[in-house]
Amino acid sequence: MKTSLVAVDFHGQACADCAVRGFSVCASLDQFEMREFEQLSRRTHFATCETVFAQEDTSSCFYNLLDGVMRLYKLLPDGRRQIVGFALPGDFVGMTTEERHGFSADAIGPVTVCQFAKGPFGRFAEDKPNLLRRMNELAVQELNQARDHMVLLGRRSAEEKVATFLVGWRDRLVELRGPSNMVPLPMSRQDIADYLGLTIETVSRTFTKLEREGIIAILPGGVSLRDSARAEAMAAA
Amino acid sequence: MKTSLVAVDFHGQACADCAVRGFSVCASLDQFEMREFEQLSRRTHFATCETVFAQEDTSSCFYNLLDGVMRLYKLLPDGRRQIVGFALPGDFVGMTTEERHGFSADAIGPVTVCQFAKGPFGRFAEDKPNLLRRMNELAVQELNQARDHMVLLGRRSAEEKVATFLVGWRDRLVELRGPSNMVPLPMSRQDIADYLGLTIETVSRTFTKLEREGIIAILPGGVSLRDSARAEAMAAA
DNA sequence: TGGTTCGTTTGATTTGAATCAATCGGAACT
DNA sequence: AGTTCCGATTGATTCAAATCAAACGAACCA
Repeated sequence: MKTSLVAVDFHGQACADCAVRGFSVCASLDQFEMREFEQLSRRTHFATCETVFAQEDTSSCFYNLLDGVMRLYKLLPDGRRQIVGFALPGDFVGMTTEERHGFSADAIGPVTVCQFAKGPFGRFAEDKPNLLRRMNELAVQELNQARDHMVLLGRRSAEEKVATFLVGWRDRLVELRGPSNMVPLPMSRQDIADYLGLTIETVSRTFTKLEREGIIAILPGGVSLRDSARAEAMAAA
Repeated sequence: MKTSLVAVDFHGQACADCAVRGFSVCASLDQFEMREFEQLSRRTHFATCETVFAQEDTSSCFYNLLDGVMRLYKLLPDGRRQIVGFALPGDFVGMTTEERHGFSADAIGPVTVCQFAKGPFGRFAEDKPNLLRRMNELAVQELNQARDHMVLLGRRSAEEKVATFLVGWRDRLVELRGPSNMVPLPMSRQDIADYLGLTIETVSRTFTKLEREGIIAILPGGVSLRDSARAEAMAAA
């Protein structure tokens, strides 16, 4: 195991058989550009709960998530936390023109990222319309998600929030791993609460309520969507 | 007045002396590109409360706001509304790769926009790294604002929400029109409520409370920030 | 001048979620 | 097996904001 990690950490070994090659930013690159791009990238691993970057860090790198799950969050000075998103493999995280990252990112469980120094990445992307358009597409997608999340935070009840989260999370996993109503939840209840603008107690109560109503079954490490039609109705309504 | 409006509506008349030329998307274009770009644009006016585009409309155009204020919002099927942002002159609205706009936009007061058909705009932008980079920059900026707004919606009290809104709105106006503690509020209390995830009554009460505390003065058509330090402290905390 | 309208403010009451406070239960130690 | 730990659940109570309900006041019009 150790030796294989060392191997993939070496520049220029990774892209050809990268799990994320087909649908991440790099999908927009042809094989020659890819070759050059490889030289800029560096695979890195993070352990459970390790911080990849923090809110006030100088934004020196961008990250392409290859494996694992990350939580992205903002903190208020008094410690209140809002999770602005969970990142899954293929997500391009930390893109900004600002001097500092505006949010923190840390690993939920072990994480592998493909890391790019901001400067070289910028110079590489500068005159590559394909890549720039792809980055635009990703930014706009994220913006749409962000707006959906605003509706959720501002206008939905606790029950709707939880149902929407479960359905949305399942859909993302389905896209990544194929259909299943088993919904693994690697994040803690506190994470879910901070994502939904609720407290941990309310999240827990709402899970229990949804289970009593036969909509989900609570399992170790996740839930199973028993009545996904009803969950989807709650998420839509 | 009528005649001058007709004049600026004509293709190719507008860009050179456009109020927004210096800081909008088009700031990234050189004078030759500008010439071509002009041909794609069309100035349009919207009356108070007119809808520029709606959530489920096919997204056939992008809009560069030249004058006036727009509210951008999403509706839930049952009519609950979340305003995801207010657009001011210079804002580039409706950019998406999706088939449909994910939100609605309408005019708060009379509005002038510079409109681009999606197809021609896309073809024009396709191979213009300068423009693509500028669009990226704007998208990332919006994304940062969106994330800030998530924190506000998910984790802040009514009082903090209102203070944050007033300070943020003032800052945007200052950038546009120069320093002043007079904060015109062209949007209704209902709009503010739907922006902050509150009810109209709570917004009204909170305004009154801030006035009692000497932080603002409520004036017809807006407020005056009497103690902007205190307001800023509430917004930051 | 008086009436209507509509957005806003103010007051009384309710309620959904937060807070405070145990308790539970599995994992990791002795 | 017993102990500690820590995240999750459950219960009791509080509270901030929503809801329900008037009243206000400026603009418009008859």
